[in-house]
Amino acid sequence: MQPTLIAPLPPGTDFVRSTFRYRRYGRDPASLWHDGRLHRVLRSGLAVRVDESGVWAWAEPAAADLAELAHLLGAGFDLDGLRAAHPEVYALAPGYRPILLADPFEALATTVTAQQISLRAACAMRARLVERFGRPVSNDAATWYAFPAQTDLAGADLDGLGLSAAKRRTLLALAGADLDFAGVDDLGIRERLLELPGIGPWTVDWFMARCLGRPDAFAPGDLGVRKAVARFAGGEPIWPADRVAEVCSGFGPHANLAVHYLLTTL
DNA sequence: ACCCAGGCATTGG
DNA sequence: CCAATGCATGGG
Repeated sequence: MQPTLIAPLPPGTDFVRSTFRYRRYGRDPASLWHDGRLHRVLRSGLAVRVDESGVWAWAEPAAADLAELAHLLGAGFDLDGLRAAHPEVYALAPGYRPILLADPFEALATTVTAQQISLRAACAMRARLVERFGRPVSNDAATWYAFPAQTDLAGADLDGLGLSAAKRRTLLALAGADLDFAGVDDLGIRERLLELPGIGPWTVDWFMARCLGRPDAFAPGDLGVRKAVARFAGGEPIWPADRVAEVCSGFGPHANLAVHYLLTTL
C-alpha cells in the first residue's frame, strides 16, 4: 500500500538541516532516519514518514494527529522573528526548525538517557530500550518503533541496556509518574518534575525547550550550550552556566530557537 | 589504557 | 552552603 501526503512541512523549513541530529549520533529506531526520510509513530499509533515534500501516512490522520505533527515539526517556532531580531544567529542555519518530541514520557526518558554521557552512547542505549519495549511498525523498506509507553516500562526489567542504576531508577519512576500537565503553569511543572529522582534542572530545561517548545526556554547548564554560546559570543572555549543564562535571556522570546542555532556550530 | 561526553544524588567539610 | 565522588558506555 502506498502512503498519501497528509501535511506539508511548516513554511520555511530546511528539511535536511532540521533532521541533522537523526543522522549524527547513531541509529534511533523511534526517530528513524532511513533513505532520506524521518520515520515516526504518533501517539495515536499512526505511522508516518517525513521528507522534503511533507508528511506521508498509510492511514487517514485524525485532527489530533495533525496537531501533534505541527508541534513535532516545530511549526510554533518563529523563524522570521529570529531572522529579524538576530540576523547573525539566523544566518548560522537558515531554515532550521528544531524537531520536538510531543510526548512528555518520551521526551523525559530520552533526555534522562543523555545525562552526562555522550549523545552517541545515549543513542545506543536508547535504541536497545526502544527495540526491547517499543511497538514495531514496518513497511517494505524499513522497521521503526513507537517509543515505549509508560505502561510498557512500569515495573520492567531494565538490566542489560547499559543504563546506570540511577538512570534505571529514574525511568521506572517516570513510568509511574503523572505526566499530565494540563492546566499547570511552567513553574508548577518544574516543581513537580524536580521531585522525581534523577530529574534535575538540566533535564527540566530541555523538557521545556524540546517537549513543550517554550519560545524562551533553554538549558544554560548544558555542556554543548556552554561551549556554543561562549565561542559565538566571546571566542572563548566555554562559559559557566550563569554567564550563559545572562546572555541567552537577552534573546527573549527567541532564546529556544537561538540556542538551537548556536548548537549547530559545534 | 586512558579521557571526555548535552548530569544528578550523595557525602563530607 | 560549596567541593568531591561515583555512575555507565561509546569514541577518540
